[in-house]
Amino acid sequence: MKRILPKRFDPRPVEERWYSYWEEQELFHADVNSPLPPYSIVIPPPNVTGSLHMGHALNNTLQDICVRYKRMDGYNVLWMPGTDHAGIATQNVVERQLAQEGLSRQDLGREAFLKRVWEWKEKYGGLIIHQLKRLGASCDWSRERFTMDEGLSRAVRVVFVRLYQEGLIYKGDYIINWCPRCTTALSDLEVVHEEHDSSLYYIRYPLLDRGGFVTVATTRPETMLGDTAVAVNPDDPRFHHLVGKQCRLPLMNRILPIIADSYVQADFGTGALKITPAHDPNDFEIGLRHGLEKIRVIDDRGRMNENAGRFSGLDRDQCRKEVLQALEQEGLLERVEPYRHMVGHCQRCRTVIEPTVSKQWFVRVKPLADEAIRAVKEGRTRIIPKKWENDYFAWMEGIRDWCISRQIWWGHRIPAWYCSRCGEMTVAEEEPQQCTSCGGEQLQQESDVLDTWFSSALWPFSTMGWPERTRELEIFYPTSLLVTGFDILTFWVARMLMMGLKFMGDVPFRDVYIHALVRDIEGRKMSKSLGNVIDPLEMIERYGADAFRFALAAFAAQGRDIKLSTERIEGYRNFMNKLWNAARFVLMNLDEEHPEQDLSPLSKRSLADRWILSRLARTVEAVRKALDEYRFNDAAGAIYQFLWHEYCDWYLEWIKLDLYSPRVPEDRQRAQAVMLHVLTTVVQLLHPFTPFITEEIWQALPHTQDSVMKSRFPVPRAEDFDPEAEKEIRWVQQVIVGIRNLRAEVHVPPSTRVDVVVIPTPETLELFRAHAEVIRALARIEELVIDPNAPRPKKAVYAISENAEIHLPLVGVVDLKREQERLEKEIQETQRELSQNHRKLANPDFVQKAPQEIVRKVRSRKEQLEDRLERLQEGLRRIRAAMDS
RNA sequence: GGGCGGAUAGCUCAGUGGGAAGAGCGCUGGCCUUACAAGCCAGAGGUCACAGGUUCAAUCCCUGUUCCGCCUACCA
Repeated sequence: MKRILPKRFDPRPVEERWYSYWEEQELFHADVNSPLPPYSIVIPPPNVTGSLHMGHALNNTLQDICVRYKRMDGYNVLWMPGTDHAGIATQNVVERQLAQEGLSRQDLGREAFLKRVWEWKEKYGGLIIHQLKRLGASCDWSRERFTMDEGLSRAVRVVFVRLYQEGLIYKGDYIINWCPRCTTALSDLEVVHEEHDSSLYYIRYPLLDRGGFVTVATTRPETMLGDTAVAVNPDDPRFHHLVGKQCRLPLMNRILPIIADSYVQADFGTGALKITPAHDPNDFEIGLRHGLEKIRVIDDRGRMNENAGRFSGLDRDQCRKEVLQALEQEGLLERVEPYRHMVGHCQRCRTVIEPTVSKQWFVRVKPLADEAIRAVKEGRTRIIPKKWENDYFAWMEGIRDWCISRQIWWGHRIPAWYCSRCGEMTVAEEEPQQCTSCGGEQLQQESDVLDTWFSSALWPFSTMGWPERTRELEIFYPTSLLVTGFDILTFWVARMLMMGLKFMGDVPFRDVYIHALVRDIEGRKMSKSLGNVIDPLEMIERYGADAFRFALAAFAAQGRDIKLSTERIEGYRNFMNKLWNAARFVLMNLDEEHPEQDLSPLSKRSLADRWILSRLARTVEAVRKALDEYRFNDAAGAIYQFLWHEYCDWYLEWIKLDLYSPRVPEDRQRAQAVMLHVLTTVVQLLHPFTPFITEEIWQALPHTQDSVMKSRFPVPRAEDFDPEAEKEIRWVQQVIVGIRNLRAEVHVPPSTRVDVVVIPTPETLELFRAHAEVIRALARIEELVIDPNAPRPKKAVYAISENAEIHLPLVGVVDLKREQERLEKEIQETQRELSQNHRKLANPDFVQKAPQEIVRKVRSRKEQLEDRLERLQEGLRRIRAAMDS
């Protein structure tokens, strides 16, 4: 049954139809009983709160390309999908919702609040999954996971308990990053630094027992209320006499020791540093070294607490103002300098971070990190592009303990229970019945939950059923590939490596492909506040998922960010339409009885067939190679170039002769078979990039498999490579372009047939004769004279092309002046290149030292140019003669 | 402060183990040439950031400079 396609490709209905078809046929499903070799990817789980942004779109398009490629290439593919509970982000969303009802989470209480979050998750949490489907992602949805699922939660507890028992998790008082808005601790990675214009304040601390001051410089005067020392560098002679002495803390009247610590930079500020161990990470360290008291003056909400004396109750910003005012009044504010520096902010809510001492849980990362470093060094996991390995090593080598406790409610609650009788702590996978030290039965669970990344770190094996020993783990772990952005290389990738090695005894993935960031056209990060976000769903609506995906792949060059604009997506929409119309053409030119798919024997192929099949084989080879190396843009580019500029622009035009007016019926059948074979192959090549349109075309074409997904990814056939055919066709193409060029020069429209006289050299005579017909057709020639002895037409435009003179005689008036200028220009260019070649060949060093092959090339080029020059000059002479007459 | 990356056509970007510079978009001219005007044909446009060096030969390798990004850091 022959189907005629509409002139334009309409993506919407096609996308819906085929996605549900694939799902119904369970084509995304990975079968643990398959005999095929496994290939697996776990999705970087998007936040449940999230909706699809460009980063997701790129990330998942690339994964889908890999996964669809491998599936067609004969692998048993598992693409494991799921979402992340995103502790702080999700809690914030629901809290905002509550706030509109005038409620806080404390009003509800922990249990009711969590119920609320779950409700929210059920209702809105699936959004991004639907969006991924719109994009065409071929995840195994039957295996979808959520980090708070019962199974995954159990994995979290098992890991926690084991790490605790091995002493790799501990609890203690340390300085951490505190967000006073989210009221929780944050890991170092969740703090983003931004440059601020602020001031450096010079404050006098009066010396005890003698007159004078020691002046310290600070950017945060409000923290002075918690100062417990002043420090100077031990090698700073200016302060030798003060070390060991004391000073008085203004406003608080506390006596502070003056200590010596080499951390202090003598050349910064005054060389004297105020020490606030409870509110500065460095001061904290110094405090430990010197046994200083840690006085917290700022509470969980960023207000001054009871230790702040008369400032207690003030907000920390307000406090700063009042402290400065008070100092001024006492004459202790020496001066204020403008100062620009980096200030830490909460990644989630942008609030300025308050470093604070508090009781938190930590992972002792060093021993885990050492293993993870080794795995990459030994190549058990490859990071691609390789340059990211440096970032990875740098971060892993300087790694600090990981603060994993969060003072929020939404997340995996830390499996530790405190006995109300003896106060001892019991850590266990399941809630204990009684205290392990005193047997008491009044137990209270730790209220903190774990950092979301703690559960994400287990994702490659927790999703596959760990700690059970499942078939999935056996087959699909380690996974083959992880695709992610560099922004979470340290957050997530490094941690998965550590946990995978620790608990599975092997790396979680063989390859890590790090892709670029998607930016706007000016190279800025897309952000809501800048208003420069391009919504992927909108792009899919407007241009279709295929065009959008292809655009992303085409721009995904390694090592460079993607600057995306809608115009560029539009360009690839046009490409989709080109493919569509090629298919339309093929279908229109097939007979009811469709031709043998099995191509005719090599001996029966026409030159054009040999050429297109050779080009196709090269394209297949290039695409496979590029995909194997994660060079998505090269793969996309190779297909684009081949389909549009070789298959459509040349081959289809070429075979119109055979299709419309075959000399023998076999010519038509042969052309049909080849054009169909090539199109089918391109559709298969393209399927991983543009799944919808290729399925639609596949179904319209004669096909044996009931989905293009089930067909075998093309393999280049050795017998198709045909350099001779490529060379010969290249020659014909250049002749045709030469003639078209002349036509364009004198503005002959395509509809007008012209006569052409070719005067070939002896070498090219036969070639011209062999291809006369196609030259006539593609250059739109009425009469083509090929004769070495033909008289040169009187009034004609003229070109030298591929060892022949080509004359295009004109009936009307030729603009001789213009012709003269054109030839003169061409002569000039030829001379310039020729003299370059002369220079090279005149240089004995070149002839001696350059490889013979190069020298030969230059020589033959020189001869060619000389011949060309001669003929051009001859042409010019004739023009001049004609002008004179 | 340290580290990394970039600088190639008007724009966005490929590219090369050193041996006549590429694409897409845009632009110019001509076309409804029976698959496609989301198209066809042809064309213009580049001291490959700057200065040195290595080489017979440098856009490519080396050194330095300038500009632009990003990451990172405990100078308060």
